[in-house]
Amino acid sequence: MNHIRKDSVTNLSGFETLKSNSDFRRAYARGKTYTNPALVTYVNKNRAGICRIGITTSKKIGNAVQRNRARRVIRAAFLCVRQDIQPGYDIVFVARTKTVYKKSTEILEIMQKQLDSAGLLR
RNA sequence: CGAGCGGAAUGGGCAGUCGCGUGUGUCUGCGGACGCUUUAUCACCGUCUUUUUCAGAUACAUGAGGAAAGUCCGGGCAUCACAGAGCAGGGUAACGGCUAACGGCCGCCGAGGGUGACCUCCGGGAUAGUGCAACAGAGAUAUACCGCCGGUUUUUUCCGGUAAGGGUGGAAAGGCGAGGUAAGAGCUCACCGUGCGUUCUGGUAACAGGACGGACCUGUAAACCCUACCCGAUGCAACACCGACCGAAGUGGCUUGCUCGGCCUAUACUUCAACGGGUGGCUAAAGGCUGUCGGCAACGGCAGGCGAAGAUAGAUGAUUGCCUUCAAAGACAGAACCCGGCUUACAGUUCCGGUCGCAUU
RNA sequence: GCUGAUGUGGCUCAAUGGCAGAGCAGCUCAUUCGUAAUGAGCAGGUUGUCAGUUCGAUUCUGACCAUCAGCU
Repeated sequence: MNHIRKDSVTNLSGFETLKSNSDFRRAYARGKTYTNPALVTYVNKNRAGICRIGITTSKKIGNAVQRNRARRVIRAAFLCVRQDIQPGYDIVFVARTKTVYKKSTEILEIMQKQLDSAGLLR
């Protein structure tokens, strides 16, 4: 049962998603931080051997529509870089107020710069 | 043409590329059956199979709102044995209708506003009772400060009558005139005003109009309260089933806040710890559209055809071009069991029907 | 998603429908060689916002806004 479920998640986006609060808190506490007015990235090494991502959109950003838009823009930007990422890391993206008004191509440039300085890009 | 009133609709469209949820079909794998093999089983290999479970690929279909929001009312649905009685508590408030129901809607009455179209109103009872009315004022539901009149003393004063006049206040015993009196007073009378009772006419009714009688009473019930009607509690995190845990502590427990009544009994209930398990509940609905009939209308009857979101860290996105536009498609905003309302937010556009003013015919 | 509670000076809180108050903090003066403590005085409020009931609302009623808590 367990391995089947992992396969389904792997297939749809190529990565597993972070779900529990403890995973996020570990990333905030131990991970390296890369900041930008439109995006904050936390990178933390894990032992699973696969890449896991999480997206945080807090209530500060706005109402439900604006939070959904920020999440979708970040997800669309991540789908463009996912083939180039080395496995074995937990990545947490935190949306900020300006994320809502950016296009996904702009977020993509920021994300590539941050992940490159983290040494995750091949 | 200008100003203003009421109602309704819309809430960008098309195409390319990359992606997501759900459903259905096809294929592949897994699985299952049989054969081969083997002492026997597994594995390998071959054939068949889709009824069921799972995964992948692919094709097709479909995929947020008018408020999805606030969670303010009402109902369905579910559990509590039945949904029972009384008390407490809560809600509603002219009248008639609509509705599954409502605090909603329609009509109508009354009051208020506007030249008008039209708009606004938690609109029962203060003559059942209790409470409150600061400050000011003589006095706040009962009275006598100034004043006026009579008596007494006489320089003062004291006693009685009075509510016309003064001033205070949101509110001071209905207004005004005549008679009357020592001075006055609904004390008496005419007219007017207010609400009450009886009765007549119109209306289903609230109510409106008329006649007669007797009265003049402060405000506040979004103060307690009274009257009439309504409400059992908890909410899909309800609840049912399967799995895991199957540990510790305490106690009879449940039904309603209380009482009665009732039910279940240690495989029960509560708390802590833990699994942050899975499946169902889950979407065709008191649904909307068109026509027609009934009704002033809300709404109801009949006929036709329409009618696939169902996620669970939570799917509708990203990006490019063109069209539309004065303008870069730019407002408010994301279903979470489902409906009927209410309230609040909202860029721009369109349509319909009244009103007033000015000008022309 | 559901349920409930609270908004008063810079902070913590009080209030019978009738002048908005207390403590701490702030400022000025006194005291001291100076500071603290102490004493005297001063200032600071759209009572979350908007409507309504009332002669009058922090208080009563409704709508909205913000914050906090609980339920798997």
